[in-house]
Amino acid sequence: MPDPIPPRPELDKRKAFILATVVYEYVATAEPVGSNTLTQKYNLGVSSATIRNEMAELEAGGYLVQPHTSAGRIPSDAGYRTYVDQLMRPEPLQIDEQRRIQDEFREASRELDDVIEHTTRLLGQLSRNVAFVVAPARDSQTFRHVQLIWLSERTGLAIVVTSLGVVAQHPFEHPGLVADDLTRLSNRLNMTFAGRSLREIGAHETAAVVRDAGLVDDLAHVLVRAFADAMRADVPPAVASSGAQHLLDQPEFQDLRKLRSILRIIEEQKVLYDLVADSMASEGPTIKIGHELGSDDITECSIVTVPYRFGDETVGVLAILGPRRMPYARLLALATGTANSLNRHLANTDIR
Amino acid sequence: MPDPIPPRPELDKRKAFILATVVYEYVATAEPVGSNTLTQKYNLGVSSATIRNEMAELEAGGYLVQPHTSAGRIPSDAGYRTYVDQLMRPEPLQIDEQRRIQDEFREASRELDDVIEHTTRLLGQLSRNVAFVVAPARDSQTFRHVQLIWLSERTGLAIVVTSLGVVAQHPFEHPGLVADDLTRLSNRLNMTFAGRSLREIGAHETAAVVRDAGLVDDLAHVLVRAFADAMRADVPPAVASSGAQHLLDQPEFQDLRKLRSILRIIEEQKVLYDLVADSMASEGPTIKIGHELGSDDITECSIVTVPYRFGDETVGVLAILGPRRMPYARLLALATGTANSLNRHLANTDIR
DNA sequence: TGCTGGCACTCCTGCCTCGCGACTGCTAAG
DNA sequence: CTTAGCAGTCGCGAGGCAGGAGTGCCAGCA
Repeated sequence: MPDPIPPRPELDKRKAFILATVVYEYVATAEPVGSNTLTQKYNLGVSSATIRNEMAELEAGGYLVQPHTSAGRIPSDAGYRTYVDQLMRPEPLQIDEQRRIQDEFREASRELDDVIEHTTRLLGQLSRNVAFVVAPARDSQTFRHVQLIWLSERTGLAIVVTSLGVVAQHPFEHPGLVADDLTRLSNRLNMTFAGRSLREIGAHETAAVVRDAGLVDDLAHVLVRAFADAMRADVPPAVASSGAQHLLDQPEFQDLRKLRSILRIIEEQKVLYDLVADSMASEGPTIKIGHELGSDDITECSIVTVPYRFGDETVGVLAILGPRRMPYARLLALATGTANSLNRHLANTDIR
Repeated sequence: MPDPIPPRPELDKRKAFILATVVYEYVATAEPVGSNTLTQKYNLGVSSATIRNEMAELEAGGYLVQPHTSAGRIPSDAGYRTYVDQLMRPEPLQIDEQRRIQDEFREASRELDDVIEHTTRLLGQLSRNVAFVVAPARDSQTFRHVQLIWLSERTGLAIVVTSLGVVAQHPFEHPGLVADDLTRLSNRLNMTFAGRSLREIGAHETAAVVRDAGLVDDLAHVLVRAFADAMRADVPPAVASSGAQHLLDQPEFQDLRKLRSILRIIEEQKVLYDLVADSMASEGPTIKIGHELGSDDITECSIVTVPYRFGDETVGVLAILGPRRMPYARLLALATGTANSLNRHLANTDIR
């Protein structure tokens, strides 16, 4: 079922091969690719003049661009896009990378923060690019347990445990706290909310439970707040990142201005999150190339994202950020492999 | 009481002034300072030839160095050291910086991680350098509360609350967990250990308490472990950092190799920690200059550290890392001011 | 019609040279 | 002890030049 108005004409086989080869060669060398390089390094069966004609047409079609007249050509965003969508062949993970990932998760901690942190480092090291991981949003987790802890007559601590074993805490103050009251209320809250999604537990219902426990009004109020605050679902998920130093190895970032704007982005969790927030919705991997990222500051970059799951739900994403000239197939395999291991690990961690 | 063998002769007044001025000028301009610049910009009352003679002597004394014959002079490590120890005059915090710090802490969260994170960002922004903060080590905190939480018949969670309101957690598994047992044991542990330093609570004593609670042996074993693991004091403290992008503004880091080695260091919490670990022992601020940092990779840098306190004890440090050519007095004021606010904030957070 | 060799043309790149400017150290005189 | 003057050193940037890579076009050939 062909598109009624295909935005770009289908590439014939030779053009496709040339485009793929240009991408491959440019990714490897970071140098614009000329017709001679192609004929010499790859067996194309035709002369460089023919390649020149083909490349001129690919340029006219918007797949390639020329940095300047007397240089070879490099892929455009559209060129990379076509490569990624149609030409790229999946690349299996290296054995040693595979092993490295398995080892990492075998000895991984059971604390979510640690796991996220380690996963990020792992991905940064293996990809030799900037890796970042969006931690599970609160609201994708389910309620497991709450404990209102009596610390002193004046102070207490609300602790909420979620399905991912995450602990959220919130201190509260009220004169004349009684340990038994807190225990009793904890039990009631647990019975009512066990297994429910944090998202759907509202202050309203909480208030009802607390009221039923027969506490004095202002204490009830304090406790409802503490519980609600500990469970706040609207905090933006944390984003861990690693491997910024790899950017320096890339020739495209020798220019310090570009480097700076990217470093700034990497230090802002919010911005990183926005870059990949929409890929949480998708089932599988997403690749965004250059301008597709929607930010003028990183048109030189691409991002590979792979969502990871807990239970039946996507809870976060792994992402690799690098120059557009990145080995897409390899990084995709890497991110996917890591996501799979992470999925398994999280499933095993589940506290039931 | 003069040193019997002074390592360097005391500087006379004029030399001291010249050295201080060279540091000042070089910090401001990043250009080697020549005798003409000094006579023109600063009122020295003598000619440039005299300054030349003085500068030659300062160079012979090891305070100044010349990048190359036909250039001006820049301070050596020893020159900066003398400046910092003897010549620098304290610089008060700018009003707006002061206000900025106060605002930041006024609306700061009560969760320690958040506070550390925000403090780091604040310091990075205000200093326009790399800031990092060593979070309180576990073993500098005191035990406040433990709660062994029953999650299911097979799984539980040990949660330890410390004086800083920090929560450490450790999951455990054992068939046939009974909620009452856990509660009872929690109470015993709390009574025994309340207010004691984490450092001094050993597995031995814990085992005794657990045994007294009359639990079956292997369950007791599991619980002792969970408790001990949640309290492990030997985990290295976390280090948060911020502001790496400011390095790019410094002319000394236009060289990508230098930049890379520093970025690598910044990404390694362990290395950052080692750089400032010894300044935790000192009461006041510490300044380390160039080679004094003890690492070949960052001889171009200096670090200003200021410890912060909780109760009577130093628990961590704030640090600013930048080029040796940094405005020491300003950064010192900044770090000290921030540390003071942090101290106050932590004291207020104390859960009693 | 499609492919190819040849050729003129463009433009980047690295290299070299050279002159300018900044700064020093020295010397001799005040 | 200070200073003016001066010769000497060296880095740095501008300018020019040669080399090389790559292109587009054209004419001839299968």
